[in-house]
Amino acid sequence: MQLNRGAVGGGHACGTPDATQLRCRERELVAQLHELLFPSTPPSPAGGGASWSSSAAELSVEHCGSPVKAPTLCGRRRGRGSKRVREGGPQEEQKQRGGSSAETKAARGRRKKEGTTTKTIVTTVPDFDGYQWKKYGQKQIEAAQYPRSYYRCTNSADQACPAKRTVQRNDDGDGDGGRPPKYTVVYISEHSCKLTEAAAAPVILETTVGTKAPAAPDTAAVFSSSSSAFSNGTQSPASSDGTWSDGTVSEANPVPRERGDCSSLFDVDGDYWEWDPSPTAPAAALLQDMDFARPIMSPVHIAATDGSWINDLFFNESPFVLNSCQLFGY
DNA sequence: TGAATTTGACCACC
DNA sequence: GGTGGTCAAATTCA
Repeated sequence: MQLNRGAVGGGHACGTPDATQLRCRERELVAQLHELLFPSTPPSPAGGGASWSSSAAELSVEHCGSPVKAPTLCGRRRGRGSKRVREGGPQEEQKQRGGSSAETKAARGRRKKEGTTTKTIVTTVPDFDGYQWKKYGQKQIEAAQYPRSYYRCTNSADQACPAKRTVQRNDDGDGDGGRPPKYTVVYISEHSCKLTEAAAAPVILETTVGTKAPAAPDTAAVFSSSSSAFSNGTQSPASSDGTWSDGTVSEANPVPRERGDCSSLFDVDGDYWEWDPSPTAPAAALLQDMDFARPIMSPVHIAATDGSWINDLFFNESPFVLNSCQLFGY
């Protein structure tokens, strides 16, 4: 899929009017809906968090084919980089890197995380969180089947944004057998950067929150939406393990359709947010505004963290086309 | 040619 | 000493 960021005032590039406008409107509404469902999504002091929803109207998505797919799917998978062979050996390498500097040494290695806030989520599409990230490392973690990828905010350099994240594929996410692989994403520190127009995050994108409803233990809800290339269409963090996280639901990757208990408490890093299945007034208005008679074109799905799909969402025609009313159990 | 990614080494913490 | 987080040169691609 190719995603074009619609310039503000430049109109959406969603295609032709009518159906296209509806589609754009739907994305907007989905973003607003997410805001309503996850009101406590912490906005950054500089307003970075607003990207979770407010920029939805600025979004412009061009389908790379029907249906909508995650941005990374359409981008060609890159295979950049390989370990260089240095003639001078490790010592020469360190010399060239300036590794002998005490200050430089102090800046390396494990850092204390005092005063930093962390949030942990589980998601099937770790790329879509509304921010742009630059990968700066990957590490094979002990006792983990898949390597962990390290990202920092792309504004870390020019705006000294402290936000970082690590993405690690869960061992239980097999990626086949009908279930997309899941990833544990740890967000470290809050964004202090101010998103530029060019870098403005489109819609949400992906948030997975576990539930602690006793009746449906170990479950998670996943809200995701197509958006611009947060990672500039770059490689999935899980690329090195030979997998591709896209949240795609297909015939080979079907979504079970049994109904589950969607009323639950959402858990983000131990903090549970209550989700009242009976919509609030704004939510009700939003729901009324949305045309749920038709499938929406944004990926919204609910999954269980134990690997099973517990929701009752229908991907009516194809991946990322679902009947959104089922999100609310109506 | 610049940007993004890879990847082994380095370093701090436990 | 083991492990995880970071650095930065090398590599690749648009």
